[in-house]
Amino acid sequence: MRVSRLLLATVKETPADAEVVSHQLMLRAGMIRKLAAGLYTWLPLGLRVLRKVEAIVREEMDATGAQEVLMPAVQPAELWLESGRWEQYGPELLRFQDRHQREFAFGPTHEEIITDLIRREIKSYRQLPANFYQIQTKFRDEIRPRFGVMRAREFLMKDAYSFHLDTDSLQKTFNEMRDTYSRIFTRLGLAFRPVAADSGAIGGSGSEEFHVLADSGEDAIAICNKCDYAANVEQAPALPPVGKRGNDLKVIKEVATPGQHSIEEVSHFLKIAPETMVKTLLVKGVGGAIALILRGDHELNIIKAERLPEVAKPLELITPGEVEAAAGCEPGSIGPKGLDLPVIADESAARLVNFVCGANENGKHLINVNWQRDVHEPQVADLRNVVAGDPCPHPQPAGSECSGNLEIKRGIEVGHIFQLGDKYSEAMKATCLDESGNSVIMVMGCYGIGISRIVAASIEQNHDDKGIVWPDAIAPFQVCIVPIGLHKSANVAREVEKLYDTLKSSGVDVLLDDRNERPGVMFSNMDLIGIPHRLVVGERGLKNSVVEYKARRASETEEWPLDQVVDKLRSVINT
RNA sequence: CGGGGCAUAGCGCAGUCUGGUAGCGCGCCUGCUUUGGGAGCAGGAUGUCGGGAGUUCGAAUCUCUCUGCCCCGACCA
Repeated sequence: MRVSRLLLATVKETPADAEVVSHQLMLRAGMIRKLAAGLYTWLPLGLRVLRKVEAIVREEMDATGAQEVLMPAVQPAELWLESGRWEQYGPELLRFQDRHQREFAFGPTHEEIITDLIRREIKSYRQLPANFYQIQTKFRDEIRPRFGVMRAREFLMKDAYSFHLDTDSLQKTFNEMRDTYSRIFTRLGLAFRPVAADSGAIGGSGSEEFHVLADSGEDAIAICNKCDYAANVEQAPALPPVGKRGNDLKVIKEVATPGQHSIEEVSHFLKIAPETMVKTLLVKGVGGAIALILRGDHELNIIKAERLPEVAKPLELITPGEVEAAAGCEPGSIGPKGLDLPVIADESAARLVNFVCGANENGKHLINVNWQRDVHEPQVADLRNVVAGDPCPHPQPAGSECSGNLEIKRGIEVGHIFQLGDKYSEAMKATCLDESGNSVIMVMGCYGIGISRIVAASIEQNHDDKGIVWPDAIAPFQVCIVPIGLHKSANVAREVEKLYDTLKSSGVDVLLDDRNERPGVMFSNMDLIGIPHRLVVGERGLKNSVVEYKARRASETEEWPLDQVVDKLRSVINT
């Protein structure tokens, strides 16, 4: 490709409304343009990258024996009513009517469609297991699209769905997909981590996310500093601090805390660390309000709380009026002492001695409160999100204890694999006959990769102050030729054209900057769009029959004999 | 959904408070010079001032309204 024939829409200034570096660079490099909130046009340069990511994913999926299909983006409501998700899915599902007032949705995912297909087409266990995938545009009407294509409403996704006679077979395919995903992300040149996860709205049991580690990531991940444990922060079990509860009990005191409500306010007002305070949250229980108690510096984990049989689902705080009736004070002054409600405490809160809590009287808190002496020993449960420094929950094979601590890092979710079980096949009656001729409900797995998000995630990991630094595997062009004096020197023009043709016919993805621009413009443009290998051809080098080579990542240039360029490039390009 | 902000040339912005003939930078076009890290000089083109309604002799500017976009928040205990 010649730059003169390419829409090279680079921008000098950093766009004002792009917050993360990948979004800024994708706009500056002319890869994407915004059409509306969460909707982006892919320009030629960006699309080349997207297609390369897609090709790698397709190759690896094909290699595992998965079959590619293409399902409609527009889906009839009937199937979603059948699975129960028409009501469940909420406003993220974009719904509309056709001219006959029939309800449709733009697919955010395709479980219903594939299940409908397979229940019609697969009749026998002999056809199982089977894995189908597609690479297709999805739409999710996100509350707040942001960060460019990282969290767009319309995006490109690879989604795969596997069907099995039993869970053993599902487990086998699930493991294969985990390996396939690791191969894909490795080939894409990403630093990634498989992470134990919650299955969320898609449903099912076992689920693992693949995260690209980056400070701009929207998800918090707990990672052990010793073993390979990694889990979504919401999913990781929170272990109490090691050691026994102290027994040096001090005299309980009441202190005035006028107008101080939040932990932060009270902590600041009393000059007491939040770690020695407890917060008491009154939530709706199955038989009236119940109190959940957390250490002041910890956060309630809604998913964990909803797992408790005593808690009403979905988790809801009771209103300030109900708090007044139950505790006799405003929400900011509740405490467990004298509270006539069932109390469930997080393990860390249950281990505190001489703690601070609300006095159940407006503007008053209690100091040196102790379990057992002042308050009944509470029921104990894991209620909180893990924080940095928590002990690793070491889900290791028995006998191999992990003594590590958790770190909290940010990640971008680029892949997610689920064991769906029979959630959809049961609801939609997807059955087949087993060896004995019995009709059995098929077991399903599903496996997603955010193709367009990967492009942004890769930039988050591969950039410098000059622009993008593409890994060879997904660069829009592998090599660029920057001529010096192309429009002045017949000699340069001749050699450049020869080199360009040779590289093209050798199958190298090459971009020739044939514009009549100053060298500085060409250098900075090529750096910005991240071409990993650069050849500079000018009179100076041609005198000695050499061209200059520079890797985008390198700080130094090399001189290559003109007649060895193709071979040397082959040895340097890594795909 | 709650709060805050923005909308003026292709892009980034000033002008709005205090109403009086539409500005700057970048980009774009032409010419000359320049040519190893986003050039210099000279000349030039480009605006329903987001839409609608109103006040006024006169509205980018004041009032009402609609639309679009951006940011923050959504565990106060």
